[in-house]
Amino acid sequence: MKANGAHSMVTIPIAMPLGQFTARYSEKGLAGLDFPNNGRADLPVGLDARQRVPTDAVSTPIRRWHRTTIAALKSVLAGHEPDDFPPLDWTGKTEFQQKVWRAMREIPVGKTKSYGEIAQAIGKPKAVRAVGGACGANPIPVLIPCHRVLAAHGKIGGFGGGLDWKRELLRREGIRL
DNA sequence: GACAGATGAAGGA
DNA sequence: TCCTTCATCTGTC
Repeated sequence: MKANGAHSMVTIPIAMPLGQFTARYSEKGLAGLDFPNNGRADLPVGLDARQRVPTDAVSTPIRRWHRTTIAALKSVLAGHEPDDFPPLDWTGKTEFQQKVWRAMREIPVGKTKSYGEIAQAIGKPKAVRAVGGACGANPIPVLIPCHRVLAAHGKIGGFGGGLDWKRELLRREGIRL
């Protein structure tokens, strides 16, 4: 029953102690993850223990992926490696970006790499700035650990979701700058 | 085609 | 140590 359009996207909130994340799913898998916008206090933070998943409106695989996503998110925020990942939908992304993101996913919890090291890992040691661009285009922060990518010499670099998030995520993984 | 960018290295103050 | 300049590559307009 794909009532609406060819690529209907399902958006489901995830209530965490840090705030409400938002997951987006396509028919192929997890397509996006948003940080809580804690700049605005008008959004009620869902601190109910239960996650509100509209089970009647979401297909079975998406419900399963969502469970996996929540578990993975909790793991990373607790500072350890997730047991499992949902399938990720990178439709519409370039080959280069997917290479960069795959390389980032191989950084273990608690370790960091520099933009230059990612560039080397994908065989393009000089494409360091392009790697930065791909990081910024990362639709699934936290699960694709762009926060573990620092500039050279341990400098913090940048972060799309705000540098505070980057520092917080690194702190939770036991990384000190 | 031109330009900007979540870089990196080098050189000068 | 900090700032500026420059090399280099990809994405976007």
